[in-house]
Amino acid sequence: MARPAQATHPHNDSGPSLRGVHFDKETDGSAQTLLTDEQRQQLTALATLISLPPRSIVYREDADLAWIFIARQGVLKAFRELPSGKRRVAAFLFPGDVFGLAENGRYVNTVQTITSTVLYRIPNDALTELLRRDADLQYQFLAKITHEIREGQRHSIVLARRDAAGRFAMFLSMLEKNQLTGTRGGWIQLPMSRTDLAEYLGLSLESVSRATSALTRRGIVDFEGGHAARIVDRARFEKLVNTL
Amino acid sequence: MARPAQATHPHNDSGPSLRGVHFDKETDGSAQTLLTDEQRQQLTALATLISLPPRSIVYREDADLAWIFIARQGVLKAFRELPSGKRRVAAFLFPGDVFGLAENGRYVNTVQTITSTVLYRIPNDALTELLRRDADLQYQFLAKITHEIREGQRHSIVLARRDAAGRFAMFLSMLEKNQLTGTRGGWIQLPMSRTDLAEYLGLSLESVSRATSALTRRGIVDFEGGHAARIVDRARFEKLVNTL
DNA sequence: CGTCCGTTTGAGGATCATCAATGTCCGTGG
DNA sequence: CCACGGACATTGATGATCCTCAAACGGACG
Repeated sequence: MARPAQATHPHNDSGPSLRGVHFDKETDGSAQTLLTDEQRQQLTALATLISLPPRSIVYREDADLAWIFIARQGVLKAFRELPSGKRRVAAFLFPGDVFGLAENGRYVNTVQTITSTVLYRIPNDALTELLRRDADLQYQFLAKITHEIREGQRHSIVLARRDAAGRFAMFLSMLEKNQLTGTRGGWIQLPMSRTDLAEYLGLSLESVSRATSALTRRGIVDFEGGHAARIVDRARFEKLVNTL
Repeated sequence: MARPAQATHPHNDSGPSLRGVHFDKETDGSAQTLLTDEQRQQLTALATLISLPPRSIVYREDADLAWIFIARQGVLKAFRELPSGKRRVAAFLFPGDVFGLAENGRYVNTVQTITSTVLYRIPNDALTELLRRDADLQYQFLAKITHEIREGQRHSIVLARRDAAGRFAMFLSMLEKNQLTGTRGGWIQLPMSRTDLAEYLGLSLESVSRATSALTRRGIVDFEGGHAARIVDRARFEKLVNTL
């Protein structure tokens, strides 16, 4: 449903939520260069580099929108606190992701670091002004936003599954495809805790644990230290992912 | 989406998916005017008006991206076909919504009309070019896209619930807030079938039916003809929605 | 070596999916 | 005008899956 309930100002309902813009050449190893040097320069001129230890809150739900952030190093999570006190993780954020989604001038999610993190902090109004002047730059953000929508839709498909092992396998599959955490020798890094995983997958902590056990027992996936996974039986893994 | 099929360009991974831009003054009764007359004129100059009967396919998943659409009248659904043959409805589309989300130059969802529909069809490449020239116009699209992300996140929260009645109640709540279908005397219109609802809520058709029965039996919601709902006990309704 | 936090494992209860049958609405044709 | 047929919706019974509560386990760190 895309009907905003905005009252007076046309676009006061949200600052753009931005994610995935690679504006720093060092951000990843790929050769893609989405922005011109001038655009990159304009962005970095606005940005402040911030370093944060694990478990730091970047901003809280309902806080006034002030900055847009771009992850440079580390992994973060964006989540919402539900009335019952439970949490739902909307997304994990990786280097290159842009975040700071707001509604009516307030952030909609709380964002917290999982690992040590380095990120760019850009004042929202300055960024908005820049985007209004530079349509090409804005188009990069627009493209990244659409990517985020696709990720959200995949998340929805995961959540609609009933079996815990299948959800977990789909999550692993997404991580692997994005290669966001880096796959060292076939090992997929899982920086987040079982609790984070449970809150992202819409499962209880115990169910996630049982799912890993089941995947291991069935010889489909290997886990190491709880923070790394390797797909052992590719055929059955793919079958599980696609068996919905 | 809006990624023209330009091969050489850096951001070929996706064109933006656009939805929710109100570029037609007649689209709804609200006084909001997001675009200037000139922008409106530029858009309408590119658009073709299309009328479709119920159950028409607007475009299919994996088809080559060619047009972006904006709903003017009627209700549609965007869904994906899963390997098992099951369907997952990603979103319902209402007047003012923009759709045509693509990835790698192919639509990611199938879009089908539910009611009789009138929509604008805009060639993707022409729209992209226009957006690249007009940063203000593009910003409206960007804002609408962020709105779509928030909707997707709400959808995820709904899907993470375990109880069918709660999911259904949250859906009703969203419909009511958006007032998309028009609430005539407190009645919320439900143009979609129970099957559509089930595929959106991640439930079986039977569970949706049982959920409506339960809500009626408990005196919380009234249903009429299966395509209209009215909240009888507001307090308990809100409690149900917020009890997660 | 003991504590703390996160994880794993177990048993019982709750909820939904599935399979199957019945019921309802509505358009069609006799 | 009424009877039939098909699509859609409801209701019932059974089995599968997960959540909750509870307890045991493990590694990190002082």
